[in-house]
Amino acid sequence: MSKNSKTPKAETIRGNLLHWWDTGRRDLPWRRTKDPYAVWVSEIMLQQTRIDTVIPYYHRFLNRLPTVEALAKAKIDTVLKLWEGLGYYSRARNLHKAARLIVRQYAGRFPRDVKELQKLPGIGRYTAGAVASIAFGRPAPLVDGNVIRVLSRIYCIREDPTRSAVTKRIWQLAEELVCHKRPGDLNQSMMELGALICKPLSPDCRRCPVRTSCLARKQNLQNDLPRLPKAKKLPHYTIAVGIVFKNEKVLIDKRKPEGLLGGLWEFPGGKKKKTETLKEAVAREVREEVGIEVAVGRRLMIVRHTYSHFKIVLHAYLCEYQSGAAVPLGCDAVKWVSVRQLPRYAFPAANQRILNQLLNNTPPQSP
DNA sequence: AACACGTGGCC
DNA sequence: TGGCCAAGTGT
Repeated sequence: MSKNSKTPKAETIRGNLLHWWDTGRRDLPWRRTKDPYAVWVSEIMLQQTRIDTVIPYYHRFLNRLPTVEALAKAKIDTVLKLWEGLGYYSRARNLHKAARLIVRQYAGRFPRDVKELQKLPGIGRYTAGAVASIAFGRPAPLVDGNVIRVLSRIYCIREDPTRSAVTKRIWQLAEELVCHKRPGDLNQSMMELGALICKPLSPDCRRCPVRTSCLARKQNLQNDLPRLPKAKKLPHYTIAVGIVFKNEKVLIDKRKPEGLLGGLWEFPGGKKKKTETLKEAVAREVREEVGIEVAVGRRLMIVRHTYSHFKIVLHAYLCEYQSGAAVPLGCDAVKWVSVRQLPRYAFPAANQRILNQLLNNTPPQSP
C-alpha cells in the first residue's frame, strides 16, 4: 500500500479539529449555552436551514418560550406563528408534541441518552447525537450534510453517500472520531469545518486544519466529493386563489393539522384543472373548500413559488362574497377577519406575499 | 429505498 | 433563471 492512501489517523484529525475549533469557531447564539432546551430548539431550527435564517427565529422563540414547560403550555397556533416562514412546519408540530411528552413523561427533564432522545418526535439520529454530545457531553457521534462532505473527503469515499451501506460507514467513521473528552466540540468542529472551509464548491484547502490528513486532496478529488445523486426535476402546478371580501372582512381558512403546511392559515384556493379558466377555478375551489358562492373580480397578483417538491404559479383574484355560510369543508377552520388582523395568523410564504400586498406593504418583488 | 416535507440565497 | 444548496425526520 502506498503512502498516499494510508488511512488518516483519528487522533491527528481530532487534535487538529479541536485546536482549530478553539481558535476559529464563530460566536453563534446557541453556542453560548448548554441548556438542553435551547440546544434542542436550535438543532431543530437548523435542520435543512441556514444559520443566518435561523438566528432571528431562535432569539424570538427562546424569548417567548424560554423553557420546555413554557413550550408545553403554549398553543400550537402560537408555536406555528413563531415558526412562520421557517418552513418544514412538522418540525414545529413535533417540537411542541415532544415538549409535552418531556413535561408529562419525563417530569420536565430531558432524556440524556441517545436512544431515549430518539424516541421523541422530530428527534432522529442526528439531533439525538447533537443534543447528547453538545448539551450533555455524551460521546455520541453525529452525521449531517457537513459531516458527510468532510468525511467523504478526508477518507476519499467515492460511492454515493446516500446509499445505506455508505451512510453506515460514515456513521462508523464519525463514531471512531468522537472523543470521550470533548464530544460536543469535536462534532461541532466537523460541521463548522464543512460550513467555513470544506465547502461544497471550491473548498479552501489552504486554510484547512486537516489538509495533511485528507485523502481526497492527495488525489485532487476534493471538488468531486461527495458524489451525490442529481436532484429530480420538480413538477409544476397552476394555483387559483380567492381573496374573498364580505363587507370589510376577508376569508381565510386553516389547513388540516398534518401534511403540507399543516395547521397554517391561507386564502382558499387550489389547483386549476386543464378544462377550466382561472376564474372558474377560483369559484370552484372556494366553493369546495369553504362552501360559499363568490363573484370573481380582477386579479390582484401572480405569485411564483417553489416548495420542497413542486413549483407553483399562484393567481390571486379579488372576489366578492355572494351567498352561503362559510364552513370548513376541505380544511380545519374558516374565519372572516379584517385585513389589519391578518398578521395575527401564521401564513406560509406564498400567502405572505398576498398578505403584504393587501396590507399595502412593499412586497419583495412584484411580477 | 424512495419520497414527502419549506424557504431564501447564491451563481 | 433554474438548479443546488442548508446542522434531517417520518413514513
